[in-house]
Amino acid sequence: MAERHWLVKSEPDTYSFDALTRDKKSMWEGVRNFEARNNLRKMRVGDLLLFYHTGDDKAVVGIARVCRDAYPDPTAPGEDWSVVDVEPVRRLTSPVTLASLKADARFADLALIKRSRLSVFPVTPDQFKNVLKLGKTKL
DNA sequence: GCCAACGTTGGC
DNA sequence: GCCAACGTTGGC
Repeated sequence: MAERHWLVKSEPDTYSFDALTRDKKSMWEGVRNFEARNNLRKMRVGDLLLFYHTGDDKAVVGIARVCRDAYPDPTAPGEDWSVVDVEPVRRLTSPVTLASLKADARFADLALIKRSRLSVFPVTPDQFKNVLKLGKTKL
């Protein structure tokens, strides 16, 4: 069963969607949670990511794409962590806030809401599509 | 800045 | 293998 859509979180002061847009490509480093890591390992090149900003924004702000399958995290030598490489696809025309997702029953089972501390998790194709719609954005 | 939620660690 | 203590995340 191939997961095709994911949500990843980032603190914009640490690494924002703007930074990814500027860099054209980035290693998704620093995941130090087993479940999040295991999700990274299930990603495949071409999978699409909702890019969520924690902190002040608390909103999905852009779409990114996996451009390299998981490999060992070079920032944690000797430890069993993974990274993938990601590239920007596009910014959402209008950011989709956590508040608006919480207010929408279609997202009731989204890990963003139910498991607020998990930083990498799958979203269903419908949820992905609906976030794009709320963000007034087409791929 | 606080603190609830919860993942992880370590003592037993 | 349980569970208390601890540390971290992230919303408020």
